[in-house]
Amino acid sequence: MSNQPSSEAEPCCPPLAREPLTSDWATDLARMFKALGDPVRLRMLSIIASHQGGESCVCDISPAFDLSQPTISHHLKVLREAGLLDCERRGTWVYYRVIPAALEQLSAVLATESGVLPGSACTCAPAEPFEEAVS
Amino acid sequence: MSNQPSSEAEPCCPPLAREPLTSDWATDLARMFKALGDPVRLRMLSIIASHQGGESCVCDISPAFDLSQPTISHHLKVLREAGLLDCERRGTWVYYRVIPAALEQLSAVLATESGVLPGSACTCAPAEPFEEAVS
DNA sequence: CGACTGGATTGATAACAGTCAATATAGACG
DNA sequence: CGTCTATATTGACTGTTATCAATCCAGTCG
Repeated sequence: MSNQPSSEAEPCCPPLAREPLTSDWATDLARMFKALGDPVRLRMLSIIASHQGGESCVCDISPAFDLSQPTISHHLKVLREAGLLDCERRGTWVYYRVIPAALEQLSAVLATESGVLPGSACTCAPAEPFEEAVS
Repeated sequence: MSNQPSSEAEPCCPPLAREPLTSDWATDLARMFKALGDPVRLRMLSIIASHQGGESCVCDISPAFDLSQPTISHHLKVLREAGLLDCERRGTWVYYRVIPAALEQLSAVLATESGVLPGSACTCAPAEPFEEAVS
């Protein structure tokens, strides 16, 4: 189930505008963008990302939404399966945090030539392998 | 119908991770991300963006997909209504081109602190009104 | 152990999105 | 004007998604 996008297959993240995306690459990216294509999930991601420590417990997220607990859980799962979030259980609580490399990848793909520093070939960092340190 | 996102309402594009998105802002962004959440549309965008002159005729796009003509048209419409594409009729043909400011906006929103140049407050350019100068 | 709390999973339902065939529209051209 | 080409729109169908109530699972704490 956990479809960690094997982003390592790609040499780097070519901006969308450099050359037509391959079908596979587009599918991979679309999965992530689709996860972002919901106001609730975008806000969740933002809440988590902006929370101090870069992570937050579900109980910190839920109150921001007028949705049932299963629905909250569902959206978090979608973000997780898209490879945008990571979670870790700590006692009774589950903490979520964003995967910076994923956001950075998407950001880089959307960067237009004009927005990129002139001359720079690619803005995506060398994908520092954020440690899998899950308990 | 053309829901040009009144991006001018926002002072700038705060990265997702700076502070929780407002509900309105999230709705606006989600509409754009949702449009990107389909492999076909992502490829279309890429084809158009990477085409010389930054624009391309529908007849240049269609052959890349094994889809019916109405479906192609539908996807282009979705991208257009999301504010990502612009189109112009020239004779018998319709030319599409990306709206760089829109992509740039999304890119900036996703930029993580770590990816942003340290100290820089915001990566989104002051939305320079890219000139309509189509050759 | 047994109750309690935080969170995930399941199952059902209603809304939505992707696709196509058929049809319509807009401009070019004879 | 009539026809042809390129694209858009409509309508129908199907698969997917968002949501909730009910239930389950994992830790915690008496």
